[in-house]
Amino acid sequence: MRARRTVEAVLDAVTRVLKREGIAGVTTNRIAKVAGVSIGSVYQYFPNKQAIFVALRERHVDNMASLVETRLTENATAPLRDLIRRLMEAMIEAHAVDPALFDLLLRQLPSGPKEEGNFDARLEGALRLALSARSNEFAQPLQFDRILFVLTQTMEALAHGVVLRRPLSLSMREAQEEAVKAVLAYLNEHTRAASPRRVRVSQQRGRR
Amino acid sequence: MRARRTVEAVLDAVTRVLKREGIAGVTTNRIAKVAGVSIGSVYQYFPNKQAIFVALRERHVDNMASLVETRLTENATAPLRDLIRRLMEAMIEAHAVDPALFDLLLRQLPSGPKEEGNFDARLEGALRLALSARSNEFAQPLQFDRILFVLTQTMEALAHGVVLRRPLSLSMREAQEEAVKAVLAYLNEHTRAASPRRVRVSQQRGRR
Amino acid sequence: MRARRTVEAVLDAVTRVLKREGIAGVTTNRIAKVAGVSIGSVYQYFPNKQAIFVALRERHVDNMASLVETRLTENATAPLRDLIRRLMEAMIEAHAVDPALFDLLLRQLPSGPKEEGNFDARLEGALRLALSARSNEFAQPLQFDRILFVLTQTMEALAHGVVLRRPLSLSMREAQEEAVKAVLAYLNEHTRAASPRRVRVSQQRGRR
Amino acid sequence: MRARRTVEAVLDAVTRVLKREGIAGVTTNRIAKVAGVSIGSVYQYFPNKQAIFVALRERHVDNMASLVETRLTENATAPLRDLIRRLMEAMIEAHAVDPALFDLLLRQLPSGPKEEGNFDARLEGALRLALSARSNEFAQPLQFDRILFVLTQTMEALAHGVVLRRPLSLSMREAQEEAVKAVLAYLNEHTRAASPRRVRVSQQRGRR
DNA sequence: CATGAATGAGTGTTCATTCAT
DNA sequence: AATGAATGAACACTCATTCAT
Repeated sequence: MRARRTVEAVLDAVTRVLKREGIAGVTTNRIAKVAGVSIGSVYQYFPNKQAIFVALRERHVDNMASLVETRLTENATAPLRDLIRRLMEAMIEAHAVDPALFDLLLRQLPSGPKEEGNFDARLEGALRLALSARSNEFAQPLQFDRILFVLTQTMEALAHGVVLRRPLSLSMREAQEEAVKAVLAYLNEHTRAASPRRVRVSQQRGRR
Repeated sequence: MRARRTVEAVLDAVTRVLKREGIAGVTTNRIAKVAGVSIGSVYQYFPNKQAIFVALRERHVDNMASLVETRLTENATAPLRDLIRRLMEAMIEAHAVDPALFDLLLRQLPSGPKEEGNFDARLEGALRLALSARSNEFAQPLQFDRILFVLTQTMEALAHGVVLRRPLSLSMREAQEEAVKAVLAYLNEHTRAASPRRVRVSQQRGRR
Repeated sequence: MRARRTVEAVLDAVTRVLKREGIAGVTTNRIAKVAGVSIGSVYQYFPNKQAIFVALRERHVDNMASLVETRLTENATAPLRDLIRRLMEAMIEAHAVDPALFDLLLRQLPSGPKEEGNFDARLEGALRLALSARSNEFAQPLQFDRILFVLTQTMEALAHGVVLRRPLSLSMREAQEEAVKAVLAYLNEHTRAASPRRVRVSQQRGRR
Repeated sequence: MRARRTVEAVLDAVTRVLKREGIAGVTTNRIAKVAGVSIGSVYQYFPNKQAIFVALRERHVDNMASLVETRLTENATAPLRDLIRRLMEAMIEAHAVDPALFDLLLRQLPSGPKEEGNFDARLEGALRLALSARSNEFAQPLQFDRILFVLTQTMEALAHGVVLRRPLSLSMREAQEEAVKAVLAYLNEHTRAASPRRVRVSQQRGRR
């Protein structure tokens, strides 16, 4: 199918231009030229420029989310902590594929807040699945909304941070290790045995 | 001083337009009109459009950072955990002042990565101060870079998340409470007594 | 013959689009889609877009002219005044078939001045025939050119006016009646007995 | 005032391009170039291309209507028939100023039917005035709507025809003379003395 | 013959920036 | 200093037309 090839060529071209010249350099005519198609063909498949960005983000988010979801499946029977560690690693991997592009895509592209290409939503879905299957490990009552909210925000931010914002003094390995530690520490707060103690501790620091 | 007044008028105008019509509605001529000055005057004080955005972000980041730094000073002698809780609350407050604007400013405005208006840097500085003064509470050797890195990313993401991304089912109060819990849980990992145990736990899940 | 059918389909499609969306909505691709043929097929039968319009006008003018000419034949032996009245009525009918389309076609379509689809010419031909056969009723010398010129312009304008421009206060019936009266009044100027008197009157307006 | 000069330059430029290359040659950039201003200045005074056309038509119609209205005033006390003759002449003059432009403007420019630049309306207004002041010359009851309708359509069409559509065999002088004759003949139908007779005649052709 | 994807010159319009007043 | 009319490069997008299949 010729159509599919053109669409891919366009999205690849945008990616290329985006990375080479930043968002300001992305013009529809430039996209067409870099994609090796005519501007008319671009508009055969995308109603307007914005749609190209949306499609690109969708593709990218999908790729990344797939990576995370695959890892989830692969660790379906793994213990909770191992799974979370693997997911965290997967997210860092996903971000590392093309960190600059990712940043551009998620932060700079004009978009509505709850729009399509929503990586947060996909991640939350994956985590929901993971936690549901292990609800017996959690302290009751299970505060799903709170956990998912914090987990999503934190994992997302840390993955991004590890790849793009860690200080020079930290290797990726080290940064990742620390990120995992943070996530597990939080998770521990809601885990059966740990929860009661943790809460108290965090409330009045230094028991005994 | 007329100069200062014009600059402020321009920055206020950008803010207003930004919130009313989104970034696409922000044109230099529009800014001038809303600010009640001529376009020529705008260019008297700013070399180009980008500079206006930079100044606006600088102002906003400064306002927010000041809020956090003030809170830090106010709690100079408070115990670590209390201080962190207060800082987290301050950050949420700071974000809540004008969440949409903040989002626009930090995410949508064209900018270089390590550019000026860097809230992360200010926050990291504040945290560095806070932790330094309490280094005796931490396990040795004190891994400053790791802690600051994770703390900055996490607090920043959670503050933003609490205000702008929490699920409908969570009140701001609840979301904030949960965010604090997460940060303290992580902090505990590096605290004198807790550290050894915690690390082991997160390494091999469920001891005994 | 497939060819003929395609041509008709295309012309019908243009008509439809023209009426539905105005001349701005008429694009060759749209025509093809509405006609249910491929754009390639359209260009099989028309060398370019302009040719489609020309053909459409030709068809429409032909339809209308036929109507008038038929009426002429039917009244071959009728007295001059009756014939003219019938022709006037026929023209109004012709315009009433699809007044908006007619307007679009004759006024808005890009065209050269003396181009093909010339309704005026057909009408003039018909009138020439009608008057020739009754030359004995006219005052001598018979000023054919003048009469035909005025008759054509007037009848055409009045037919159009009756259908498309009459005031709301006038029924079609009344407007038509008045149009006929005007044409007959003019004709009377050139008719044997009437002419001398009329001319004088209109020349120096009621003396004494 | 610089503004007024630019607006005029633009309208003149459109006229020039329109006459030189037809409506298809009129592009906004071309207008700007011919007008000797930048495209930006064009858009300072006209919100879009259509508005330029509307303004041009308005100006032209206004010029022409003024001519007619002036003539009306000049002949305020003239007898009806003389006045009508003068108006007819004025209209022909008006059309003769720039017949091709007039045709382009009134027929080819995209427009709504009852839109602004409506010459018909202005003409009808003038005629209404003229007839009102002489209502005593008309047969009772005075059928204003009918008379104005036919007069407007006929005079307009004949003026246009005399200038742009008369056969080669007719001089402008002759064509004009004939047009006046037609209008006066119609008018006579509604004039006090003439009316009864005329109507009968046109109803049953050939008395005696 | 028919198809419809592809073409690309050309269009209307915007907006950051300049500079004469 | 302040003004705001003027500038014009640049952009998103359209659509008549071609031609490989």
